[in-house]
Amino acid sequence: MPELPEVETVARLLAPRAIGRTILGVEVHWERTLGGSSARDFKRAVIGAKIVALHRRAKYLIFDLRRDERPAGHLVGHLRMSGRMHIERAGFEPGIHARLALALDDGTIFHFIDVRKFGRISFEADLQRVFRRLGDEPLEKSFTAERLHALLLSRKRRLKPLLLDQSVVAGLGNIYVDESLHRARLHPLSNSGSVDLSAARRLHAAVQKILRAAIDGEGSSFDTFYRTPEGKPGRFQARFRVYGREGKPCGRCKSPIVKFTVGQRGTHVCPTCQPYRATLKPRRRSARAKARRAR
DNA sequence: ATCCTATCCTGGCTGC
DNA sequence: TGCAGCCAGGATAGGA
Repeated sequence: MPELPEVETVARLLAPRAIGRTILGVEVHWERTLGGSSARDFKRAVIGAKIVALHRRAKYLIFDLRRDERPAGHLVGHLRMSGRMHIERAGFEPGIHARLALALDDGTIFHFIDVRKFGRISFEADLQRVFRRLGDEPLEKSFTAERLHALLLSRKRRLKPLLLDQSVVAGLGNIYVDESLHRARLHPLSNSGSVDLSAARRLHAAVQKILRAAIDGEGSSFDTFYRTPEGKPGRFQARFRVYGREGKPCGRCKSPIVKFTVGQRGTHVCPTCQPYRATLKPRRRSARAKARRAR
């Protein structure tokens, strides 16, 4: 599923074809793609606007628009489970899952294709409306191990649901959380409030290393959904150590990977490398326990 | 504050 | 071969 590395890949590969283009026409095949606005309003907002920048925030793609050299809002895209974006020459056949097409001024056409119809491309005059709920970007300089540690301590939640919460850390999804927790040797059910600084450092390093490697590999494609704007699968799935590897040997210790559900998400764990302890930080021994030990 | 469930969707898979 | 039923999954809303 598209997470930060996949969205980053789409942004990078789409940018050279999108930036500088003016939108000349719009075809809406599935109106709900527009996230609530009508096709009529959407067309009015974007036709004649020029795409001047394309960037990523969390799992969102943002196309900055200008009209008469003045800022004119943004197209905000989210691929959710199965969305794809392509910019192709006229004549390209986008298939039955095409949801939205934008005709560009160089004769190419931007296609949004989405089997499961959860993806969205909306027009937003103000980005704050969408972005105010988003937490830290995990690859930004300001996202340090100490910062992550503070975030973990500020909540009392299980590690995995916390890392999936976009208002805490923005951009991680099911795959990269499972891979990161495994690399950091942390159990997804561990209490976030009990993670000590050294564990937070391991997790921080794991998240950044895995995200960077996945961006290098142009994302992960383990099913038919995610493809780059060039139509190619990603390559990082070859380096999964736990995700989708139930019953197969752990990449580190060869124990069979176990799958179970956490917060309604399929969750993959090496029971040897990621032992479950409800509390990670050793509890201060009570005076009574100390006395017992001393005897 | 946190957790849990339902919702949105479809294609692919399982089992009969 | 066909068909019913279940499942995956990101984000969000609402209830416990």
